[in-house]
Amino acid sequence: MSSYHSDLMRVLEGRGYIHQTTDAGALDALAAKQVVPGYIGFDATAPSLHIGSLVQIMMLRRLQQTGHKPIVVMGGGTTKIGDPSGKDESRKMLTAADIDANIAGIRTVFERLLTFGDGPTDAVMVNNDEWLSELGYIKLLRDVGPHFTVNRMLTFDSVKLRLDREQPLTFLEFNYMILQAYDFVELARRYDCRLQMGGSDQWGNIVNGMELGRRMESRELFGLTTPLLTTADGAKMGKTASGAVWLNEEQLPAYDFWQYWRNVDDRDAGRFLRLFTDLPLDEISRLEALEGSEINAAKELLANEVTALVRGREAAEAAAQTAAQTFAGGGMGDDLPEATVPPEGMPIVAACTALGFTASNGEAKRKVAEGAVKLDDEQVSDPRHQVTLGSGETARLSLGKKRHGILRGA
RNA sequence: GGACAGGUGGCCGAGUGGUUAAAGGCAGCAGACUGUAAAUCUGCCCGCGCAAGCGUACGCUGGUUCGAAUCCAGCCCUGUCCA
Repeated sequence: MSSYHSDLMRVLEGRGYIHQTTDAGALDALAAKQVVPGYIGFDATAPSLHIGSLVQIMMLRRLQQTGHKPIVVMGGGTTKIGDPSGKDESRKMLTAADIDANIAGIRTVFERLLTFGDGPTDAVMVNNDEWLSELGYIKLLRDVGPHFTVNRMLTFDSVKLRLDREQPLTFLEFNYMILQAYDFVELARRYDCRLQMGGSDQWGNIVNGMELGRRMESRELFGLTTPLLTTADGAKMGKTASGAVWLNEEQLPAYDFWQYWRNVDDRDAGRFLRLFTDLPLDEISRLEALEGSEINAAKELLANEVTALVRGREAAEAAAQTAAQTFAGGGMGDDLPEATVPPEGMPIVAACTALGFTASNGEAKRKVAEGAVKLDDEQVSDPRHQVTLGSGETARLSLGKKRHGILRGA
């Protein structure tokens, strides 16, 4: 297991990041003797990444922690064409301005987790639009085209899956792997980048990039993928009722972010601690060995540490404190969502909706009927109940056991 | 360009003139049990309304009909095969 010599490979292996590597031995040797620039590509379709990308981000962090150079590649070029992989909704085209704004939003997270600069192991962020939009079609065909056979392209899982299921696969999508492969070559030229990492679904693309690099540049490149992260009950990670678990504060308040980690399945605690926190491995082993309700201590630490990394220590502490007050004390923390009650009062159902607990008044009404709504810990049974608060007065509105918010009189 | 098969609620998938706001499953939410966990059982799951009810909804646009997701026409999109 620990046959690796480089810090990089030891850390990646020890913390559970490795699913497949192209030539682990050679990569290990390289990482032991020089700085290895490595990259991961990210989409620019939204103004924030969500925790589905967090493993990749953390992997770049590990790369830097072990003395190498992380390169964050934003898929501005590919996003420009519109990602066709979704069914129809994601087919909407983004304008260049949208994409730039998205990249700016996404960058804030990386700035927390990586150190950017001009030094040899400082992180850099590049946009593949820089080179992709310059490509001439004929030139690309001549330079890159001969190195791919359609026969082989058809054998890739991403393609095969679609064909087998008789689902559409556009020419555009079919070309994605070529553009992505080309990214790797371009990065090798520009930054002497030797390693591409990504989720296990990127394996085919990564291998393509490597091979293209060998053929066009005669360089040995490496690929490494992470396991597909699912929660213990098999679901893809990072989805909740209210949508994705976003990394940026604007998309998801720190309190909710913290809560996500606090509520992970017991069985996931150890794995997530290794992947998403900087805590030492022996401490993690101790934490994950906790049994029964004691494992909650591990999950609290997980929530604190991940929130601190992604949102800052202050935000993490505020969220933790709010949680402690709200759940243990029956009080209210500052970090809870808030809604304002006008002087004339407002119906309880509207208050639920205003706090974002329910999507509509009708849903709120049903929740009242189910006995799920509490005002200052008193169950509300009348859906027509009016909430009235004097100016500055507050009340605690709860839906179920987990969702709490503050109502404040105007 | 032609033939055939399709396009249904977040997803999958029934439904071929009224009893269909649309079976069933998944996902989700809530209640009970717990530890802010899992599993299990129960309820809910388009919007507005206290309610009767109203409004939207089955690719798009028209049409037939007292009445259409269901029939007709045109269009758009997808797949399979053919050219």
